[in-house]
Amino acid sequence: MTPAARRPTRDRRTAFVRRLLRWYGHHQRNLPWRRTRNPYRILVSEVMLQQTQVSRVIPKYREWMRKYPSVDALAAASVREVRGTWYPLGYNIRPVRLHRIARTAVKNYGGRLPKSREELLGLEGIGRYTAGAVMTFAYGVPTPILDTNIRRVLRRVFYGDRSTHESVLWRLSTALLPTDRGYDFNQALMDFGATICTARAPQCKRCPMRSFCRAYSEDKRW
DNA sequence: AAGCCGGGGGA
DNA sequence: TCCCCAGGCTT
Repeated sequence: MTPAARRPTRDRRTAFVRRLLRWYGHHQRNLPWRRTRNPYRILVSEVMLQQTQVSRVIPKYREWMRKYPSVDALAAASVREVRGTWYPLGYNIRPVRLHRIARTAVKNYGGRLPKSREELLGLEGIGRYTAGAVMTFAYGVPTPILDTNIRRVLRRVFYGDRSTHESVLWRLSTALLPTDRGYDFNQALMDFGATICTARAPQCKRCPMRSFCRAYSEDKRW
C-alpha cells in the first residue's frame, strides 16, 4: 500500500473540515433549494441535479414548483404532462420515477415521503447519494454523500488525484462528516468542488486546502 | 467494474 | 469535437 493510499491522518482531516466550513461561511452559493427543508422540494431538486448542472436546474426547479407545489399536486398530474414539464433536462426516466414516488407516497405514506434512509433507498430513482441528501438536507440527519464534486475534491486533497476506489471515498466522506454541522458540511463540499476544485482549471490560487493538498503538492501546474 | 441512460454548455 | 455535469440501475 502506497503512502498516499493510507487513511488520511486525523490532523489532515480536521484541518480540511475546519477550513471548508470557514470557506463556506464566506463563499456559499445562494440556491433556491437551500431556502427550504421541505422533503418534497429537496427531493425534486436532488433528482433534477442528478448529472445535471445547477445553472440548468434552477429555472426548471422554479417552474416545477409552480406547477407541482406538493406531493399531492404531482401525484394528481398525468405522467405525460410531467414528462413534458421535465424537458429538456434529459435522462427522462427521472420525471417518471419522481411521479411514481409521489403516487406511492400518497398511497402508502399519507402523502408524505418516507423518513428513513432504507425506505428512501427502496424507491426507484433514489440511490445512495439522493437518499443521503434528503436525510441531511430535509430531515437534518447528517448522512454522508458522494457526488461528482465530492469525489473529485476528496481524491485530490487526500489521494493526489489518482484513481481511488469508491468504498474508500465513501468511508472518508463518512469519517469527515461533523455530526453537528452535517447540512453545512455536505453543502460546502459540493460548493467547493463546483467553484474552487473544479474538474478543469481548478482555482488553486484561492484554495484554502492548498497547503496540504496532495494533488497540488504533487503537481504544481495548477 | 463497466455500460447505459439525454441534453446542453463551455473550452 | 470532446468533456463535464449535486447519479441510478442493470449486467
